[in-house]
Amino acid sequence: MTVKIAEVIVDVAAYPVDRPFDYLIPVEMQELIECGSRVRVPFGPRSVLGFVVSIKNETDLSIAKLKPITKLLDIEPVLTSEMLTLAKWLKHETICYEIDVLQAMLPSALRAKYEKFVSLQVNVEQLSFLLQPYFTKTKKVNYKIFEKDQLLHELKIAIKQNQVVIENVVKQQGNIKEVRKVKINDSREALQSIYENISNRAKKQKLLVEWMMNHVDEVFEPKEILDEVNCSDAVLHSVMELGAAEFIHEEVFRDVFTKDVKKTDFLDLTEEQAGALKQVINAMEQKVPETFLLHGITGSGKTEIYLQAIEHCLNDGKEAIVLVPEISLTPQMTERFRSRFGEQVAVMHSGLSVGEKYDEWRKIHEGRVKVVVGARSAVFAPFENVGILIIDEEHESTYKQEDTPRYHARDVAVWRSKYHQCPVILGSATPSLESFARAKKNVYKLLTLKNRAVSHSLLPEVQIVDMREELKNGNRSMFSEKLVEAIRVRLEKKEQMVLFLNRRGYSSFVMCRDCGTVVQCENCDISLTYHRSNEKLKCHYCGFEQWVPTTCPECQSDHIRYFGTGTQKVEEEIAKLFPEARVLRMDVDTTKTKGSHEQILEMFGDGKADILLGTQMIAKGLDFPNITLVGVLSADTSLHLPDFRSAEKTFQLLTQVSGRAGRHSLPGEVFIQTYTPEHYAIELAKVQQYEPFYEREMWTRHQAGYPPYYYLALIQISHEDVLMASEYAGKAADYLRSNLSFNVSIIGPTASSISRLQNRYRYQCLIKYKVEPNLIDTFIQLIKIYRSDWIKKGIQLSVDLNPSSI
DNA sequence: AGCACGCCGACT
DNA sequence: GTCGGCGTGCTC
Repeated sequence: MTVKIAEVIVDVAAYPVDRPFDYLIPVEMQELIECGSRVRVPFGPRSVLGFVVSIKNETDLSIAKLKPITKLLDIEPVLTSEMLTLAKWLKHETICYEIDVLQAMLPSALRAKYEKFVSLQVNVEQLSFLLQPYFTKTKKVNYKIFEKDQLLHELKIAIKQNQVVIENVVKQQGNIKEVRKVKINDSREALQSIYENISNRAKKQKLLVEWMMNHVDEVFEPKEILDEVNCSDAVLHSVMELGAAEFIHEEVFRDVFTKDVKKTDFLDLTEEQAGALKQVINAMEQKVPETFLLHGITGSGKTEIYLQAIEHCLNDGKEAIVLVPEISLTPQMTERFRSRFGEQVAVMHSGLSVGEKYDEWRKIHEGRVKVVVGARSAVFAPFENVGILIIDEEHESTYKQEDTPRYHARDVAVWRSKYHQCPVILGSATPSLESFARAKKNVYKLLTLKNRAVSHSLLPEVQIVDMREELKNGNRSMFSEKLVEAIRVRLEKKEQMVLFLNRRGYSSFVMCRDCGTVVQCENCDISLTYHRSNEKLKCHYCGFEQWVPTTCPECQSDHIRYFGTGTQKVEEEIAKLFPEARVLRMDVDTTKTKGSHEQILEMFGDGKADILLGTQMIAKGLDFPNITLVGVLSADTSLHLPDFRSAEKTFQLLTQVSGRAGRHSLPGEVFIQTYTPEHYAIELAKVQQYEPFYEREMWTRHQAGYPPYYYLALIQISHEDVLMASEYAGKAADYLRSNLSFNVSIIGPTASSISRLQNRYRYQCLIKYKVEPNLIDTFIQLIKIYRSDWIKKGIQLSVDLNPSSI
């Protein structure tokens, strides 16, 4: 018999081991192990988790050198061969370790958890008396305890004397939720004989077994039986002791859907919608991996097109993947999918617990569902027969992962569409410039929806309010007179409104009124944010917290107070202006707990509040018929960020929020307050015209040499010491300058916009290029230098290809 | 990445 | 003489 050898990628993220290692497959596993299986293997002196990426009969090494696989972790492989191929591509595309990609494809529950245990080898009395108390009850104690109690030295001596050994245990994090059920004996005769042996005095027991005889081999929940037979659990237990039934453990799927939804039917499509849908269906039928850019104004019914395309896909026996930006923010969206496709839908988003995510993943893996609606990582849904991939709000930056593997879900979707020969739909009211430019060049196929789907619903009227004028007239509040008046009218008419405060960075900080000192984070060069709920100052970047100081840390003055306008402050101001208004606030503070999004939105939907006040998170997907006013308190904040996409982001945001108003029969009105009303992003958001904005912004990008005209790569270098950071950032820039061609421009190094983060000084280099075939290879060379030399000096280097922001 | 191995200086 | 510091190199 030939030997079977598995190539395994081990769970160690390091450059020298970022390649497959050969292992012998033990005979008993030969029928079970497949490509994509998770295994445990010995690796050097330890035991680690790994993924089988191929199986072969020979090896370049001597067979004697190979170690056998210790354990097969799953009967069914967790990764499809598609995922293994995709991982190799993504690894190269994003310059990261293969193991990073493989991990990103799976729910975190399937990742390994390594735990060290100290195992006692002798009698407790033989141990040093310091260690004895730990081993009185058990022979295995978690290593961490000794670390915490600072007994490592004692432990070391005990190890030397062979009193204890260290055991490394690879654990699986995923805990499958189980319920205990009662399974009734599968033989009627056995039950009969049990029945006859029960004493006549035990009436309840007799009754119970009698009942069981009518339910041979069936499974019940204990409570069901007790209710049915009307007996106590003591009776059930004694009958089970006699062997009439046994407890079994059954896996359950945690139900992530909070409430039942009514089944809904298709909506009639407008001519525009039908035309767009037809093209998508054509591509599905012809099996063309075409990417469609569905550009439709807010309220034009993009979702209905998705739903009907999916319906077609399911009828064809295929599966569908739908990506939405951070889905927990849009419960209304998931509800629409669930109400149309019911139990065939799995939902994946960051609001779920590790266990819940794992359950949803298993539904996909086991083929129990046909549709997945999820955030970025759902693009890796392990379907094997994908018929369509849909990315809603295609322009959202959340589709790009910020840390390794720095993949873009759009790229992965397009890759998978080629693999499955199926179409992709990118949907947006305000497509990213990259995508729209590709559509113009016919790389993507453009589908346009110009009209709102619900007849009579018109685009809201948008008014720009120049806040400089307000200031001149002595109004120093957050609310312009026009907006105050509009709110008053709505309150009288009992209509609802949404007030939008641009981004959370615009929150309160604490400043000394005497010397102007703003309290900063100890670890980062960033102002601390004031959180009223617990009277603390918090760093949004590293999580650092401190009490609000009573005196200025610089000049000891006690004229120190908080400034700025977080949502909390706006809420107070509303309360002053309109004491009768019922306000719901939605921001990071009020949505910390699970399900609070849904709760707030439900309350608002039920008309329990007049005003919904919030940050980014309310911009998307809200669809309430009674909203007739949208107020943007300050449109400028995102405009002046040091990022080439700031105008694009502002335009997108304003268009999004404006779209919340007047979606149904009532007409909507939008007020945008700004200090720069003449900026094109704001002017064009007012008229809600995407194409003129696109043309104008493309011109700016062309002038400045930014995407889509150029590609970008961002190199970040950090070190605890400023000089080291800047020195090595310079070395990196020099290396790139001498190894890349002349038409690549390398900007920097410059200090990053947050120049110190978690006590590390940060420098960055921006690379702009059009075509540079050896770009990735040059980066890989640079990373090699970094890994072999710089890393020892404490330098950290990262490369982000096509960064979402700079 | 982790971990063992090994070579050198400071101690019971 | 031995303990323990960290530089070096390997992991099928």
